[in-house]
Amino acid sequence: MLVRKKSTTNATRRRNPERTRDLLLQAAFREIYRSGFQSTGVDTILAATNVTKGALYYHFDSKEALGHAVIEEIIGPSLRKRWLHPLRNGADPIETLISIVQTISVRPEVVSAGCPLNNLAQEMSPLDEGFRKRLAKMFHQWQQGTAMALRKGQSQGKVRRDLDPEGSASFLIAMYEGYVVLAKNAQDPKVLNVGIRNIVGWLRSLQVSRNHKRG
Amino acid sequence: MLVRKKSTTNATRRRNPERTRDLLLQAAFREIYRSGFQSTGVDTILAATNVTKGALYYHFDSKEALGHAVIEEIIGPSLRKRWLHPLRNGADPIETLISIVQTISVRPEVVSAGCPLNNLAQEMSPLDEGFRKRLAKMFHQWQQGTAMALRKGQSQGKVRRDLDPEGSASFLIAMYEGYVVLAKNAQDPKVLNVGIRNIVGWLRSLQVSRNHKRG
Amino acid sequence: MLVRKKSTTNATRRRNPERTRDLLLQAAFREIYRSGFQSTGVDTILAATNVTKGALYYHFDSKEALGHAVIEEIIGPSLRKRWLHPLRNGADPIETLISIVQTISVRPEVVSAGCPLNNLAQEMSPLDEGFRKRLAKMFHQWQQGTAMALRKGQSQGKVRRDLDPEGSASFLIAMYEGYVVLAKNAQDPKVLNVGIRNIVGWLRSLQVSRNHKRG
Amino acid sequence: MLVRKKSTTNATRRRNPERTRDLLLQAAFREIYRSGFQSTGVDTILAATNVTKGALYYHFDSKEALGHAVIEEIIGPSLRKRWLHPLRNGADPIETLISIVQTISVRPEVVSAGCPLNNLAQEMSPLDEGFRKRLAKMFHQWQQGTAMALRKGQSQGKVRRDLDPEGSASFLIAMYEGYVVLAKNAQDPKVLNVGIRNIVGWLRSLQVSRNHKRG
DNA sequence: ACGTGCGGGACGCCCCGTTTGT
DNA sequence: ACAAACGGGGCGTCCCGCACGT
Repeated sequence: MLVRKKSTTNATRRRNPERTRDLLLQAAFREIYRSGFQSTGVDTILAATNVTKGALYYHFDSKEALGHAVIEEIIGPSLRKRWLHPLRNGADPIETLISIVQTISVRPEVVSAGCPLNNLAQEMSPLDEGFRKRLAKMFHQWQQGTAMALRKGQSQGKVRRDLDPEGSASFLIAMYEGYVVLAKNAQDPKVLNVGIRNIVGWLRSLQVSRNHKRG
Repeated sequence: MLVRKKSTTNATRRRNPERTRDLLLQAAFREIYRSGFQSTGVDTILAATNVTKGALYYHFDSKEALGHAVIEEIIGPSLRKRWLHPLRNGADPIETLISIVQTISVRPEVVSAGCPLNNLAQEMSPLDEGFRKRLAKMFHQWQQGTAMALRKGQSQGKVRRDLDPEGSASFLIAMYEGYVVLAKNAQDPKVLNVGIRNIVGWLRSLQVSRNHKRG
Repeated sequence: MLVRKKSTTNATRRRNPERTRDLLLQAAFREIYRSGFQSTGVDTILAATNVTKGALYYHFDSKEALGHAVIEEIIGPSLRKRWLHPLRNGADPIETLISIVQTISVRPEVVSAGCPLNNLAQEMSPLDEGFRKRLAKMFHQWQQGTAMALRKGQSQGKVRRDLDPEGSASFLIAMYEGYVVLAKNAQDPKVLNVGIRNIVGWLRSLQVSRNHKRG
Repeated sequence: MLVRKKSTTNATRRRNPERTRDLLLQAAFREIYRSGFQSTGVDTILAATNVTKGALYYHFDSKEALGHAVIEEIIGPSLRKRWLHPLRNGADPIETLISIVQTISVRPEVVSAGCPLNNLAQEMSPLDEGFRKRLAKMFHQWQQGTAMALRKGQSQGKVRRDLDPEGSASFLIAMYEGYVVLAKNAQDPKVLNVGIRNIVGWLRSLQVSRNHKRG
């Protein structure tokens, strides 16, 4: 009569809804990241998780809903972790951005896969309003988080006062995504490296420093 | 009375292989541009053209081959027409680029649809090497055409000598594609307008002029 | 009240995987027997069973796999039932064989349809190794079962000692299949009747008896 | 006005209807023999002949008609050449039959391909009455030709009088086809060799000779 | 509540034997 | 004699319910 949750007592496995759900999200993200949303079959995800179809459709209403959840529960947190948290906590926004950009992986597989956010946006935005809105929200947070940091940097005297924080944030994101696409299509890490260097150069030009020229 | 122009009695229709082929390419481009390659069914293309399946598969070996042909025969020429020819023939590369960028359509449908080259690259590059290679070739031509024009501009004293033509060309393309994606996902022409303005500003900074500052 | 046999409320229908699978096998066999494997469409089988495509492809990976299963699960058992079991259990192999051969149906439809094993072998052996191997196994079992019975008959003194059991088994099968093909093409039961009579005559000549002549 | 048949004067090639027709028949036979009628596409035949589709459909009303023509113009003559002519002209029918049977090819490819007549009969008889009738006619000629020779042999005192010529002819054909099928499915020339030996043995038993026993 | 097995069909791409205009 | 066009059908895939055990 007592004994609640006997499932989690000894055996990991056997009825663990959260784990199942998470497993699915992880696998879904991985496959979608690799091949795109449309060409990822639910069976592929299932095969990668040892979860059955019924279980998937218990946790998610549809493949589409799974995709939405991937955006919100995988891509969103990842964005926050890699960009927004550092920016919120960092002392100098420009240095933080530089450090973020410089730690972008240039491993061939990553270069070929591109940026999850960008990939999904390109593929699904025109096809599904649910995707588009969620992705737009992500981009918005990204841009706003960056802009806010820049603004803070301005008030701290670390960032040039003559720049438009929001415009610069957008510019940064555009540049970044642009280079990622180029590198993805070229399947060439060098392209991305050049891009990163350019971005970093541009970022330095935003700093208030002894001499801020640009070339 | 004389010179019946190539067997057409009075109107279009009736046995015109080139026309059929072109019809298919146009329609395929339109649908792919709208919905992506994968979500475009051959039947959709057929319905849009009043062409039969047999005719399609007479002209193209497969849906994939049709896609490849779209790249080579629609997207390629379009790129050449909008970018490469003006650049080759224009007097001042920077002015030409500015004029090209400024004539980019910001009509909502176009903004929402994005850039055909970019769309296909994002969707198909990881899935199909045939697509990837063809698209990479396009990007390469685009970049080389731009770089060459810049180089010519340098030798004519119209472009700053301290810039790297190829790097700048890549940068331009990355910036452009980046903004297009942002605008596409936001479904907001304003985003693209801002981007265009930024790009134009940057382009001006490349010119050899009285005072070339940047902000 | 007790022992509700496995969830069926009152009648057939409603979730019965084995039944579905068997239905498909039966129908597939029937259609293949009638028209050959290639000209049997899966939709025909589906229509004959009120089973949907999803169900079929749940139970079988492909049309080909269905064909293989038909050989193993329908033709195989049928061969064992009609030939191998009687031969294994019968007292006198020759008498058993005679009885088997004499109970071959000479109904016009059966004559026109031919021998399932032979039909498939002729049609599919050169086209699909999977078919060929499975069919070869059937022929082998048939021949070995017959040979073994003849050998047993020899040791019991019921079959002439001067015959080669395996050669005779092959001969019997060849003769049988040969006549079946002739009758099938002629669409004439008489042809088969003559064949049966010849086979029976030959079989009697194998017996150890008072006077064993042949005509 | 004079100069008929200018086509065959100097250039072999270029407009030669009979040659085209024959080319098609040969290729059709070859492909059908290899893969069966249904799985042979017209394009395969075309590719093997450098003939266009239009030409094929000029010479034959349909694929079916082509198949019929193959029976009548390739398989028929071949049968006559290999069996009927020798039997009609030979001095001793049994010896002739033995010689025919012993010159059957046991090359692996031939064994695997089987007997053209039998193949087509098995595949097409239940599907197409036009095929069936033509093939039945072939079998009939074969059987009648053999029977007639046996009868002649009887009147010449070279063949046992107590046998039924027509029944024996059928038996020979059945045996032959039976072994061919067995060998085809087994893909084993040995099977056919054994069969040939058995057939020859049986044929010898039909001769009027010193001692005519059978085993 | 959580998970499973079986089944449901609509669609997807493509091939195939044919005909038609030239 | 041929290139071009015709469509119907072929097989297989895909995302998803539904009835049931635990």
